Amino acid sequence: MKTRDKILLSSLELFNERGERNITTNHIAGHLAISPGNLYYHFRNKSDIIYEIFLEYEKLVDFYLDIPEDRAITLEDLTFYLESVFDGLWSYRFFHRDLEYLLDSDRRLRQDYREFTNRCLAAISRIFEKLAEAGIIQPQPDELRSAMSLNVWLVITNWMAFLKTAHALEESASLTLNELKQGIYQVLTLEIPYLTPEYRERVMALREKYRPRLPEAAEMEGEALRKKG
Amino acid sequence: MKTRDKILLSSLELFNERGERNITTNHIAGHLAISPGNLYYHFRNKSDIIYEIFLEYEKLVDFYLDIPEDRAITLEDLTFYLESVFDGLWSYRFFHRDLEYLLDSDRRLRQDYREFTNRCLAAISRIFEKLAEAGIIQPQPDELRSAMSLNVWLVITNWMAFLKTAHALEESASLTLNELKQGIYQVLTLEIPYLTPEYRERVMALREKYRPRLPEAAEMEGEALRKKG
DNA sequence: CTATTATTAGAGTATATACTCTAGTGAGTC
DNA sequence: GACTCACTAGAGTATATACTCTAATAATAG
Repeated sequence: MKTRDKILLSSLELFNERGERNITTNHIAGHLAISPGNLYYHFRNKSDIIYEIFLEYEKLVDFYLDIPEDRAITLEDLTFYLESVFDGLWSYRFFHRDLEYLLDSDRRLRQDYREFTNRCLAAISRIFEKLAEAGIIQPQPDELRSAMSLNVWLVITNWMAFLKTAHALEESASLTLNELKQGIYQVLTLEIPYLTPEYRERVMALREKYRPRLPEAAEMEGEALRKKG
Repeated sequence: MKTRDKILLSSLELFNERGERNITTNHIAGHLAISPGNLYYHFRNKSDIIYEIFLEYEKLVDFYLDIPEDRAITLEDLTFYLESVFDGLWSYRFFHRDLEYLLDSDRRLRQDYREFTNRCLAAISRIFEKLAEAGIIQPQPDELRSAMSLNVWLVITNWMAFLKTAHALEESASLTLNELKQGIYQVLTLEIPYLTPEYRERVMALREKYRPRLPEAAEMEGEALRKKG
């Protein structure tokens, strides 16, 4: 693998683990056992590394949020969108943590991120529209649909911060992808009142799959597993 | 005013304006025209300053989110809660910006913040309960009420970040309290499907008051004002 | 007035951070 | 074998940052 790509990969990994603020260019170089000079041969500065990582993130999400125009949407599609978005959020989880600072330090990033958000909001809104067309949710007036899409976005982008700051995460226990995906439960909560009777059961069952387990329950389950094994 | 209090006040002001990450203890001392030594006489370190500011924030929100047990809740109460929460968010707006880093750097703060969040969630849930008792919204099963309260919290705490990162804020234009309070529109959006017919109109009217204005519209209004003046 | 305590100034320090500069190396080309 | 050129090492630098230390001054108590 090329040094340039290794830098991007290591940076992402370190940023995700310890936060962009806590990782310096020297850390990255050290982690790869290359010299700072080498790193700066490939990237003008730290911002450039972050910007390229963002471009990957953007590409990923844009790819997954490509809503088909030619066919109706299914519940499986919805699951796929939700899973994909949270997967993306997970893979680039450092990004939202220091978002404001990052955007303040890089104008390109600010501009691109703004457009990215708008595309995401449009995609969410489009999904709502198609869910209504498919008879999964009731149709909504434009204004309500926009506001709801925005709420979905707010819940999605803030769910991880909530887990990391407010949840019963003890010192050692770090966040897992599974916990993150409990955000899907929260998102589906938003849609409950709009579900059509025909689909209500099925969506509620889907939601149930992402219900957060109480830490004690999870522990007991682990206990049971250990006893079994 | 005591030097100690001046330090807290200036820190809050500078943090809010430029972000905690961008403000050093030397900046704070410089801004007050006191020496770093003086600042460190009053506070052991930067974390301590932040912690004390958090305690103020906590006290403020706890005070406003004290839900009366002895009487029914009104729509005016709801408005008051929402306004107060966003006022608090505004006054201590630096806090949520760098939340994760701050909690990582200070165990006390992490612990206290966790409890704080839980109190807030409980208060929101309690408000929903009393809104149902008052016949403003339909009663909900416990599980749904919890999930909805959490969504309200996620929307509230992430609204500012959304405005700062994704909204059409141009370079110079900085966030205003009024824009922030458009978050109330988003929160009330969550409640729409649960409103009782008796209160529906009134809540929708309340919500309308916080509807975001398009930048052009706001500008035109400003234009009109300038022409008048 | 004296002794003590609270407060302050200001120079100073250890470390970190982002980044630069110079001197290469090694693989391929003519 | 000379040359190019992408790539790399590693020492070095300017600045920032959080924080310390000493000495001095104001405030207060006995």
